[in-house]
Amino acid sequence: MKKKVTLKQIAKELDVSISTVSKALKNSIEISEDTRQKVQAFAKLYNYRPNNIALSLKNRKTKTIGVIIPEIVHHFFSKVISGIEKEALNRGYNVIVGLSNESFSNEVINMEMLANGSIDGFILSVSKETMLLQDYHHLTETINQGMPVVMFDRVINEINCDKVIVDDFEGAVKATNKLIENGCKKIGLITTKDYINVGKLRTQGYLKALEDHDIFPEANLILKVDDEKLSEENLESLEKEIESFFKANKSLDGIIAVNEIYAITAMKVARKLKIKIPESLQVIGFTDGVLSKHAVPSLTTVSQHASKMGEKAAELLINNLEREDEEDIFETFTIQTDLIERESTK
Amino acid sequence: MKKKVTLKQIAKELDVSISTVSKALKNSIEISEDTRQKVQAFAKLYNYRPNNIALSLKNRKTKTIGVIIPEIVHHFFSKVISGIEKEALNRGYNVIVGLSNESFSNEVINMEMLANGSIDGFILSVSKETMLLQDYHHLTETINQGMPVVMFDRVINEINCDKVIVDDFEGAVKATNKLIENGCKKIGLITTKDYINVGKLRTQGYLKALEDHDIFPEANLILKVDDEKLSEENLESLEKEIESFFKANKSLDGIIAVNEIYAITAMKVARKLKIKIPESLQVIGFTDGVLSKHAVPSLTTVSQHASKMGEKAAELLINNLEREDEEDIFETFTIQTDLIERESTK
DNA sequence: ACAGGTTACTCAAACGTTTTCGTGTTGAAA
DNA sequence: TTTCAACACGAAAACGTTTGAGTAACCTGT
Repeated sequence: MKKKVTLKQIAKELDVSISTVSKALKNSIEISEDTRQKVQAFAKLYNYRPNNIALSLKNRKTKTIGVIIPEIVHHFFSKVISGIEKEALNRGYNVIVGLSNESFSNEVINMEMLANGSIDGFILSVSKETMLLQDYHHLTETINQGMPVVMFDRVINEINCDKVIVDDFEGAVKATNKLIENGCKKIGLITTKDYINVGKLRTQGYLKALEDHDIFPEANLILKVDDEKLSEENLESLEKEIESFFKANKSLDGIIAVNEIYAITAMKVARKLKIKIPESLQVIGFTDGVLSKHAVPSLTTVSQHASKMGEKAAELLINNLEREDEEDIFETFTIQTDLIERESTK
Repeated sequence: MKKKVTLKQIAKELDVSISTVSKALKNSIEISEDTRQKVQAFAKLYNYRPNNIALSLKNRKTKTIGVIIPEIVHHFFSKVISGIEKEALNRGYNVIVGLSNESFSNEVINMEMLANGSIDGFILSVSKETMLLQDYHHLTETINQGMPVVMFDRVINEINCDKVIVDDFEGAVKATNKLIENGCKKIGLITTKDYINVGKLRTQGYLKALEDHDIFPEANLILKVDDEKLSEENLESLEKEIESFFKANKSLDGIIAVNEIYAITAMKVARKLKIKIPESLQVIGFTDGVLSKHAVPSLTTVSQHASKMGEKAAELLINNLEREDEEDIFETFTIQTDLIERESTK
């Protein structure tokens, strides 16, 4: 077992100073051809690699970015991470991941663990609990300490930083328009409670599209599901809720669901109630994940280009980190959505 | 914007030495009550936190573990990561993630980026390309340098390190037994090409179960699909392949599929061919992901407890890191599978 | 009054780098 | 022979922390 070799060891071995070794390895002209070759040969032989930690300490930068997300077992977030990773790798950065599990305190702990030198900047999407509590001290403090932060998807307007968001509003407009064009008269919306702003935006988009087509929105066509129903355990109660929603609104001929699970579940309930998709009910979901692709019928969905979001977020962060001038001009980048048409619409 | 404060700054401000500040903060008895309070108050006021990088350099440990996986947009792997994260957080470690995207060179690059001091140890699942090339120099070198490595799922027997594997063989046996018990006479297997050892093991388990029940295995009941067919683009050709497989074997009444996608696709094809599930065809998949849960009918599946795998891998690694004696006694931990029965079997 | 013991500090080294500044040795020009 | 640049290298500081060793100042007992 040969341990990592350091400059000091090389220096000792070759009977020169540490500085000479360092310079020789960097091909400095200060060092004679002879010595340079000797050092480089030795370094190669012993597979010398500079110690990242020492470099980080010296340069006061770690070339590492911290990513805090609510959950990783989730198509959208894992896709975002893969986008971040891609851009990071390209630009020589590492990615360190923290999971909040939708918990405020976990988010704070994770940020504190990383904020003390381990990383150069954050990319994050806040937890639901944070949005509920509206306690953003960990964010403002981090930013105040001069650490760049990029928020994505679940962003907080009051916080002054770069942001990457999905055009949820426009996505919902597109989806709703599509259903209207396809002849739907009674379009239902299955959404979450209002405190999640993506849900809110999608609801607004839905309403806007209806309005544009002079369709009067009906409150009972909007089903607001507690988003705990997203979890696996509550699948049945979600089904029940959607089932009674369908039964209460027999004339429904279109459904916009703000996420994949709601959409898939709606289709499942429809099948149970012998409602034909897309003939008598057309369904559009959000988040183009595996479920949408493999469902039967496959689900028409609003794609959020999660990977691109990640790339963009990383790009913004790294640009910020490598910018010479310290001007803080924050940018909010909006990722456009695409409607991916599949079998659940005509 | 108040920058991070250091010991040096506190020392200067309070006109004491750096060591005094350091000791005062650690409640050393060497420091008088007075000074201690003064320092602690000041530190609290300025929200002093020791710099992790400096600590890492000093202690020669980073309290960070590196995880290299082939892909993150994948239920199994993201679940493993969440398990790793959980255990890591518990024990005060951070997790840094590298993606190989199934590419050998990416795997090597990622490992080299991290192996130079950034992390204390690796948890990894090798890429398909690495398995094909059988080039493990990056692994042996890392291990030889004294960096602990834990492999999971896609492990390499020749490499001497801790391992966490799924009992794929037994899982396949269980699944096949289940189908046999349920009355299936002609059980087909949809698997990958042999070089992926998990696929191989599952195939062996399938064969073993048949043998145990004196059922003669038929080569034409085993469909070996190129695993490129797993990707989204090749979904159609996967469907075609399975369709002709079904047509060629009309008497099939049970299917074991080595992953979710194959299983779901098989069900889709069956539906198309008007084969009733589970009445005339029973299907069991592997990997208990979202698709299995939300499919219609929902899929009976062999759960691999990915999260537990991650936890165990992290546990092994951290135990190894924190072990005093340097004895290398490597352990291979096998995670038992569970058959989760849903609607696709009787 | 003084050795010996506390007490409350400070110093300095160490972790592994990079980089600025200094310096001794050449060789050549004056 | 003196002077001075060019060359090749070394010393030291710095990044932020911890910690063992060193040291003043004071106190206590005889």
